[in-house]
Amino acid sequence: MASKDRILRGKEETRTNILNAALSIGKKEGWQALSMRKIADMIEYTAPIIYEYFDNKDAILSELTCKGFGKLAERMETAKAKHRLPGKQLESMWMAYWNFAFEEKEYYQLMLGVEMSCCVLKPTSSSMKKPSELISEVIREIMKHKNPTEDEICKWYYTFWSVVHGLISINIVRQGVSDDINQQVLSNALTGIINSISA
Amino acid sequence: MASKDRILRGKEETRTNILNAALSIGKKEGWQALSMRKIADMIEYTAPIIYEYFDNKDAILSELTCKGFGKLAERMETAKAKHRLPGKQLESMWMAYWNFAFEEKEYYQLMLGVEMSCCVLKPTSSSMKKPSELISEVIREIMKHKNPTEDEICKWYYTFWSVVHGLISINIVRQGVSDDINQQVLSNALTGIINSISA
DNA sequence: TACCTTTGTTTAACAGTGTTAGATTCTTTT
DNA sequence: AAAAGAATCTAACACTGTTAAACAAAGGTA
Repeated sequence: MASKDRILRGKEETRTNILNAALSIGKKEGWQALSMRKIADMIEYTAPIIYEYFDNKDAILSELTCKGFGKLAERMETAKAKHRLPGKQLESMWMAYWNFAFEEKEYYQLMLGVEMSCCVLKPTSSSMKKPSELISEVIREIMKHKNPTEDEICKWYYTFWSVVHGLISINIVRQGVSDDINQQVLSNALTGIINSISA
Repeated sequence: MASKDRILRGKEETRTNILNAALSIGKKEGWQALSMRKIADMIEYTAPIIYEYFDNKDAILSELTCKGFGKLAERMETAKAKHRLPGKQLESMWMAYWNFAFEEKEYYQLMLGVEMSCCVLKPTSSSMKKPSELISEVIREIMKHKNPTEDEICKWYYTFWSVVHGLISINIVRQGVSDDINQQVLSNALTGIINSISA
């Protein structure tokens, strides 16, 4: 019967309406401000009907997370298709990853568990600067024979920090990376960067 | 008057009691489960007195964040003091950073905004694996002349991912890194890793 | 048409959250 | 002992996720 189809289509539509509403609230007010009642308001229903379509709030976020990974994969695929040399392909794919993270920041935060609510308040707190100063000092020392600019030191500091923090947060969010690989990636990266600096 | 001192000391003590209670709840149940009433229960008071010591919940978390950076800086300083060569110092300091992140995971999550609530549910979702497979494929291609093991490919994949995700999440949490430095760190790291793979 | 069942939707509630105002109890000072 | 001050609690507000029960509308059946 066609009416059954129409109803089915209608149900599927409000399902995606829920997802779209959740995403738009996340984009506009941040994920911490997302609530079932806000979603319901936006799709002009009351909160409990959402539970006809999703088990709970986390299920909505999980589905958006999956959609996010899909979008990311798409971007990386088209980025790869633009080049033939594998080296260029890799560069292009990671650039696509980078661009995705900022153009679809809310998706990315969901996918990789990146908050930004609380500690953003004190960006220049002294205790917060201490570790960066400690490291920068040693980088300056190790590079003193080639008179580096402050930007260069900063660049190397962020290179270190990125790889270490990245590996850590990947491990925290997606636990199950083998310790062996962790240790190899970490020490390889560290000695690689240190060599690049000293050379 | 000594009684005034005793009272002052008492106030300072419940202040740190609040911080300790918050930390212990965060450690035991995760930060998403932290509530003012739970803190109050733990220090055997009712919730509103906490507001005599802290403006709001975020202020407690901010203070713990600062304490975390202090502890991290301490560890990095003692790690540095164990070596004389700057290269060894850097390695040791970043290892201290690494160890801190896991031994004081809750502090680290607060400091760098690393969640882990929702997307941890589906670690092996197919849409989640797509990007990693896409990249690994190209790494395999680029390394095919030296018959790499699957572990080696995995290692390089995580090296890429760590640096890119690390830089991204640092930018999201601590906005204000100059675009120039971002671009330099990113492309430097990418070409550096690609060269290491191809060599 | 009348009834019954199924489906969609809402209301009301529970237990919890951060936070504030007002009342209350205790301690110190006069 | 009375008044003033500080410390603490009760009660409330406006939210949160979630569930059970009530209600209304539609469908099928007799």
